[in-house]
Amino acid sequence: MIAIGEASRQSGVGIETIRYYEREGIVPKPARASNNRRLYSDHDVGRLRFLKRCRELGFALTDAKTLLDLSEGDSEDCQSVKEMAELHISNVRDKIEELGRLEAALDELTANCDSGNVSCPMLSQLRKT
Amino acid sequence: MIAIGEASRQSGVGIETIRYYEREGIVPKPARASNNRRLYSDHDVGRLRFLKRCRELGFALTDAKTLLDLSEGDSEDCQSVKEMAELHISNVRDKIEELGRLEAALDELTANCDSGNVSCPMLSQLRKT
DNA sequence: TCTTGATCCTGTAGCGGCTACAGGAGCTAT
DNA sequence: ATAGCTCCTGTAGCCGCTACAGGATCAAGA
Repeated sequence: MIAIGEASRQSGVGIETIRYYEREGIVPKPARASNNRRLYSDHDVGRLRFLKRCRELGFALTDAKTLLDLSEGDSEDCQSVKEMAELHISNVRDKIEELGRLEAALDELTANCDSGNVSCPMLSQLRKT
Repeated sequence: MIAIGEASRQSGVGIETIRYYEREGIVPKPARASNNRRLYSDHDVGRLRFLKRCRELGFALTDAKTLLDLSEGDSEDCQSVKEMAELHISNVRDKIEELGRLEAALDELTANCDSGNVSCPMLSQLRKT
């Protein structure tokens, strides 16, 4: 059993974030030493690492929690996991498209920025009625 | 001079958001009618529309405010505008790349989800030490 | 004139997911 | 004993809104 700082180091999840996850009920309350300090097992650290990976994959914290619960349940509901993942993938794709459009719009807006115009072409575009 | 609801309709910026912009000093305080209701001019509406476009282009609100100030100043500092825009574009590109990597990772994780495995391959990947 | 319903006002709280304190207690090494 | 590290709780801030509550005022119809 290790202290929170070591759990943070081993999992890559920040100390404050670990406590936040506990407050929010994302992870169960850990054991406590006689001096009231939190004690984490390898299993606890595994949970934190799992959450970290989910977050890095862009899952919302609640979804990460759901995945964690699925992972710890007796029957791994692979169908549910797949559905969540695919919904998420499609959200990611949407975001990519959206950003692509945004990039194109910005490129167009700044395209004439060098041409020595007196008034800024981007600003005048943005002002257009 | 029009009321806030009409200004919202004409600019596409929500009523609560307009008041929020005012509180935050993004737009100047509008005139008031004798009954204390806000009154907006065409110029005010133009400002709101300008901000809306900046936001749609993904600029942070503070940057949108800076662009608005540049747009209203005597000398349009096209160089500053260009720098802000290009920094923003590069941030957008970074985000696109990041999301692309994320999409690939998710695709890989879910690739084996159909193969009739007993335990979910995605979950076991996420659990890996 | 009365009533209804739309619009407006101020002020406050909530969202997500942390992050950063303040102010204190306890542990470890010198 | 002292210094410096880690830990504790509790609270507030970040961004950009959004959604109330609880009230005032207005315009239009019966």
